[in-house]
Amino acid sequence: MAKFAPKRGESSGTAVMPAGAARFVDGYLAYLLARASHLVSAQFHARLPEARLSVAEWRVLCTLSDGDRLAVGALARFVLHKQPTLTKILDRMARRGWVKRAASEADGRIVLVRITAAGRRKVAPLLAAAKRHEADVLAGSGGAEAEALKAVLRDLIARCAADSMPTPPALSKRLRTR
Amino acid sequence: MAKFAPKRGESSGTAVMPAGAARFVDGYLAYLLARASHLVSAQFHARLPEARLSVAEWRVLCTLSDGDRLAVGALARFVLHKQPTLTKILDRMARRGWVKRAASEADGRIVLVRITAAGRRKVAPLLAAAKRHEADVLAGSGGAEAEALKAVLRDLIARCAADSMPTPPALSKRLRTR
DNA sequence: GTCCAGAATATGACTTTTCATGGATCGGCG
DNA sequence: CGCCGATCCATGAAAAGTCATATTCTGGAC
Repeated sequence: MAKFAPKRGESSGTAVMPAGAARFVDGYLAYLLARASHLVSAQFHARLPEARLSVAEWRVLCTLSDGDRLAVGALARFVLHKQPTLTKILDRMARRGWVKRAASEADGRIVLVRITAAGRRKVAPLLAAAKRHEADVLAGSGGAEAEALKAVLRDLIARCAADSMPTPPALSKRLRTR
Repeated sequence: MAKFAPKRGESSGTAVMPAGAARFVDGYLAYLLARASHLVSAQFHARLPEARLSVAEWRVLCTLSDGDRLAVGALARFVLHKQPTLTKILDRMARRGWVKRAASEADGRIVLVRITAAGRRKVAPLLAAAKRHEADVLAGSGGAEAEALKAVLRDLIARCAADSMPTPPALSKRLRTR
């Protein structure tokens, strides 16, 4: 079966695509990342509803599953949502007893979020399922190839995250002196 | 500057992360893809509001920019949205004159969508900007490395798309015979 | 000590997306 | 032909996300 065989109707109508000419999106990195991300996750996400979890809730739980506490804003960046969105997600999750909020002792503005024992029980089987699903997706590629892909992605992430960092303290100080 | 330096507050509180132990999410392919996709696109997406475009509208226009017509459902899969969502996006875009709907002559159920001249004018400068942005993101990696990454992503996409394909006609026929 | 700019989170109005469903059409089969 | 399951798109109610803003707190300047 051809790997790029169009889905039903995908090329219907009067599509005129010269053999050699790829679509814009097929060569555009941002789109390939978005589509790969979407498809790779889709199969796993399809199993979340039966666990009564939304995608965002799953991401919160597996991010917190390592045990440390995170500020709301920091957690929001991890789960790829805006802070007000996460606040509302945390409200639901706290009501259900999966996470707990506590004011930071060091800084009164910060609210630290941690996973509860119930949250851990909720997420444990899903973490295992996620690992199995990843293995399935990567089956056929060697382990080295998979690690190489992850390394490239981590590099991309680091590079873009650096760009989107808020102005560093040292510089903002200088800026304030106009 | 350390590439993985935590953002302000990212490690505040009582985080206890042994040096060697990576977070679950740092080793999880689906998360790395989601985060890379999110961050790579973020900088470009930040420039869409000034062009009065939403992310979804941008994706519709650049997908259609190659000139062929697509069915609503097929287009929805391209732009990574559900079909009802796309129908509403297309309503807005058609009102603004960027796309046009037309019934398929071959199949009365299908509505084919194509970009208009106005839509083309709208998206042209953005296509150029997108290419420049991609070049910026990939600056520092060789062209060969970038192509390799894209090839891996296309492979992932092809593999997952095959899995999520609706049951092939031949098989569904067999299934119907219970 | 007081002031003030800036940071972190919460809240409410608003917009966007999704789910469930309905109407229309197609294709195959008796 | 006429039926029947399946496919495709549109619609309306419900859910989720976002923007702008309010509130509380911090840390440094004066």
